[in-house]
Amino acid sequence: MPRPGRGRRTPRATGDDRERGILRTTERLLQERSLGDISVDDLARGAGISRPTFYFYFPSKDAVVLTLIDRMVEDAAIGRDRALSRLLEDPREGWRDGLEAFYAIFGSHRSVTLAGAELRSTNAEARALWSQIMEGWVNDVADVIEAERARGRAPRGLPARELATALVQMNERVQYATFAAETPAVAEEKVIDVLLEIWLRAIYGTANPRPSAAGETVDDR
Amino acid sequence: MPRPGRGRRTPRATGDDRERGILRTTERLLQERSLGDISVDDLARGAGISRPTFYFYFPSKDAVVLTLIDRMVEDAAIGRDRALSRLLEDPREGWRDGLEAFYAIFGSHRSVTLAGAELRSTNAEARALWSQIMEGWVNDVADVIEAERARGRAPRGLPARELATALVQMNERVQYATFAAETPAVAEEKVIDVLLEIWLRAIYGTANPRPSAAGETVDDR
DNA sequence: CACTCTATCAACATCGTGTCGATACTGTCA
DNA sequence: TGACAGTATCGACACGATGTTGATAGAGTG
Repeated sequence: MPRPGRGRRTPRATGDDRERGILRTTERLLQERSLGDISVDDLARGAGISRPTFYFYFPSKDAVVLTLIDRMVEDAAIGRDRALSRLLEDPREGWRDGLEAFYAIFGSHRSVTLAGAELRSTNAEARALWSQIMEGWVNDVADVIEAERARGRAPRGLPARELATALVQMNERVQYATFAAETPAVAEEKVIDVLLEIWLRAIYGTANPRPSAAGETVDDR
Repeated sequence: MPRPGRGRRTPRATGDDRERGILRTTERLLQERSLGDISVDDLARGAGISRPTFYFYFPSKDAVVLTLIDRMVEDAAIGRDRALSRLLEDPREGWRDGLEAFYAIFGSHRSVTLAGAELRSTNAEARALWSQIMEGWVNDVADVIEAERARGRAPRGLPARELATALVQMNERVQYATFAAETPAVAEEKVIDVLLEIWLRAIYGTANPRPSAAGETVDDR
């Protein structure tokens, strides 16, 4: 008994192609216009089927986007472990790797990212999914901050979890603005540098945390 | 010839009451449910008129919310000057005042704030309005950062404007999460403390910038 | 009292969503 | 092979929301 997930009503069939066709069409159309300006009919026609047939594959337009987000998030979580190990030798470069991974996730399919943000304001399931993703990141970051404090590299200060929450949310918002080319927004080429600087100062109290346990005198500028 | 603004088609009339009634009803309903779950009919009935009559006063549901946001933003900009003057004697308390003013704007009519965020994803005019508001804040903050650097109290570092952009966007996002009671989110009572700490570290390199030009030895914790 | 605004609404046209029922098409296995 | 069970497909419908039109009632003014 297949759980009533986001995909087709009952699994298995040649219509896998159709399902993929709908997903492809959706991502393509999202590069041209916003989710609200795309109708189910657009998606159906784009995939070469009629509107009622669309509903055979997905229960709604929103469900298609949710599926797209699921896939995107699965593709992620790869750069993370690399970043974590690197952090031990060099905090600055380790965090940079982490932020770049974060950036890559959002940036690789930015039309989907933007549609997801749009969905969050109208769709409870989208909110729940996003919430879960953020929760995971915040936990990871908070753990690392506490480890750095235990190791004596980062000073005590704000509760790690709250600091992590604010920093992760900052990244979300700042990167969103950059992707959507809002004004004001930080330029695409600089966004990682700007965020990294703020993270390091917030976590270590300096933009240049010492790489290993002993350390050369590090200073600001 | 009245420009085709957000309000009634032609100004002046006893129907000012009606206009206010619609605005009141909108804000009230927004406290119960999201903008997307409110129809023009709901607003009309709430104000004791029929749906077509609603269109005599506002061109759309969105226009009502835009008007609400306009009013909210006008009410703001008051705490700002007080914060700016205080900054001279005591940076920490000055910035705290500023953040609290920011917080008060969003918080005083939080249902309108949340509706505004929802609107931004579907309505170009809402995006433009918000963009303008953010631009103003970012400029103010960037100016203060540069003044603090010129005064020698804050170290050089990231370009002031980019730093300001990231910090203001962080505040927007973190406070939004708190108001909407997302998970994860920073608790309501702590949100100012958390944000302030990050701002100070990002701008001054320390959570305790010295109050006047000379200074007692300040340290981290 | 005629004329002009303001204000009001019933009825309409339109568009998007989601559902229902009928109908092909595609295997299988008796 | 021919009946049976999915699978895939779509025309036609029922809704619900938006925004417009045209007719009309009232209020103020010369």
